[in-house]
Amino acid sequence: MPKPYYITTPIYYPSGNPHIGHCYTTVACDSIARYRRMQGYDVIFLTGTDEHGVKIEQKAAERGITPKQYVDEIVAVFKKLWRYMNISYDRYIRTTDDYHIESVQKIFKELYDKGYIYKGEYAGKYCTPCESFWTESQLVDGKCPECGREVTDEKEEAYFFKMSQFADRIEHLLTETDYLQPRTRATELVNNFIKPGLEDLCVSRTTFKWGIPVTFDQKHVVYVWIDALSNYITALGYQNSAYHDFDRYWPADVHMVAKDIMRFHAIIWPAMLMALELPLPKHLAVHGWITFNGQKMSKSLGNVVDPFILGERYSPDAIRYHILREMALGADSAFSNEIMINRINSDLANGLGNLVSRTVAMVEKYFDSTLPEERQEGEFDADLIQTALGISDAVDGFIDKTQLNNALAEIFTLVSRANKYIDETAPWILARDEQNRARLATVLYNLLESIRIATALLAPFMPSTMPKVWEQIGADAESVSYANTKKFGVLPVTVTVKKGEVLFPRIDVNKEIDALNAILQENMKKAQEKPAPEESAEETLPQITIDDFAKVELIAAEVKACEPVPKSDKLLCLQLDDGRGGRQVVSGIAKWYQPADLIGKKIILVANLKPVKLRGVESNGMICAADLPDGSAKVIFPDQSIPAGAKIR
RNA sequence: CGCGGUGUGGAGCAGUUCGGUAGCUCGUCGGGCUCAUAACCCGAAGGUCGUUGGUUCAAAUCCAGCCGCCGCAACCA
Repeated sequence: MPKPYYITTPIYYPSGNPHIGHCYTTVACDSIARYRRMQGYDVIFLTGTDEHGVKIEQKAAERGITPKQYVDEIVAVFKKLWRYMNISYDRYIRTTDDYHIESVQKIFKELYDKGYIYKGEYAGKYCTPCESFWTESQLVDGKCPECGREVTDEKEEAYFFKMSQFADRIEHLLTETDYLQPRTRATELVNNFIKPGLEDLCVSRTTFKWGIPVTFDQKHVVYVWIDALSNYITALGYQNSAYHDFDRYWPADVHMVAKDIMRFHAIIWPAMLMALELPLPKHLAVHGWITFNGQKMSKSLGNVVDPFILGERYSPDAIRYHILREMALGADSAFSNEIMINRINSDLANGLGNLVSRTVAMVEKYFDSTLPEERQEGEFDADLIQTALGISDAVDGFIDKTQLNNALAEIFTLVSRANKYIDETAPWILARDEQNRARLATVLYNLLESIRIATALLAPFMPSTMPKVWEQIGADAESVSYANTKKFGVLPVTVTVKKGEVLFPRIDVNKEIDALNAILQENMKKAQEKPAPEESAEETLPQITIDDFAKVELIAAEVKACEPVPKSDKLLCLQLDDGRGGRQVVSGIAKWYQPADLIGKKIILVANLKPVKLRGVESNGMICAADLPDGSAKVIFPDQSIPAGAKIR
């Protein structure tokens, strides 16, 4: 009976089309899943989409379609990309699937019945503008920790999940076990979240409808945590009858996630499982982001790399190879067109592709495509064979540690060794003398064997190209099995080769970079011109009347003094002349403005905002600034001749 | 003094646990070869290992301080 193996990607939020970041996680999981299958494991590889929530609800409303119609469209794009990238998922879960909904409702009820979920109606600390409930200990000076405004006592209610009692076990999980890969982030999590005290978690909402209803309290909808995280078990049939794989495949071997959702998988998900009294997953593999030319990729910047475009230009396998080879677990990975093209050229075209090409060409040229039976061993053979036989175990080790980049590097040491072997043995010289026939056949056979082993191990990473190699070197399916990667001399003695197409065409660096830059410019221009209709529409607010507007008091004011707020890196404290005695305002623009940039300048002030305290400093109003797509802000400076105190409307 | 990470030849990284000749990939330069996708192989140049001080026969590695960068948390009225 093969051993079970269960690996998952996160379920992605389909509020927009997939990009290369989604691609990395999924390709990495796919490669591991394929590798495990090759090793003989009985694998379930799960991916999917997290389709509920207010953002989806809004986007659908803007388009005048139902949320379900909206997500159906995007999910189709995800699936199309996965097909294109050769993703071999066994199951695709959508949180809108009936069986998932059923399970989530049961899980919610179970946690409630067990007393882990309770209705948060006690002191009723609810902040209406933030749509958030807070526990007593979360409040700052008795006010909303998020916005500093008064919290109200009743009105809204929500369900909470008691996480605090699992704090010790979670800390142990993070610091004493190898659950978290890499472990370097454990301290950070413990210091930031566990030591200060694990807060109870709000797990229901009444402010939107697009979600899974709480069965015993219909005005509530299950909030993202229980809805989304539980997919990993509902997809196996936990609390539903759509599947019956839970007992066999749980706990999962690997959950792979990007660092931005590490916290949920490192703390909340284990806590939920503990409450449900279920075993914990074996590993949480956390990878970084793919940055583009030094910036984080962002749709509004228009610098998102479209996997379809790249795949079309260089083949999906080349893209797979590049992102897998470049990304080290835990660290961010810089992506640039130049790095990608150089990588593809040096490793795939010059290294592997050329090795296959020259080897096959020689067999064809010197032996009319079929090797003779005679053999003669010689110098250098032992070293090559030893290298070839050592690769498989080394790769296994790296796969176990989820270090795919190192696994690939390992395999390519064999490619290099084989290229060197050609120079050492100089087959073209052997070919000049009929007496060296046996020796020449041995050399070429050893090369074909090295290629066989390397490509068999590479197949999980580049599943569509490696079979093309096998066709060229005359390898059948059995000869490239996992077991045979640990043996030398598997191909038939009189193997026949067949020259094929160029596996990885060499890329003209300058030409391609120009072409890609042109595409990029185009995208960025588009992103700026019509600030992504979808993106910006999302921010659009309903129309208001002039009376509504009249409630806002805008006046001109002059900055008299300005200094950073201590212990904050975003806040500036401004002393303003508002034409009525002056006031103090705190503004979150320190990242983009020095105090000297503002002193003496006129600004526009929202004068009748309720005072709040920010990092302990009182703020009486807000200065107007524009939010830019890249996340920065620009203060609005009116005509400097406007006197302080002048009303603006 | 909120927490964590990081700083090594032009670029990207390993080495730091358990001190002892500074290593890999790409790039550059020189040479070789011609089977091959102008690919391959060999060699060379290039580093005060962020900085200051300490421990030691000996420090990239251990200790202390300082500086820079990144991230988390807080925070953007």
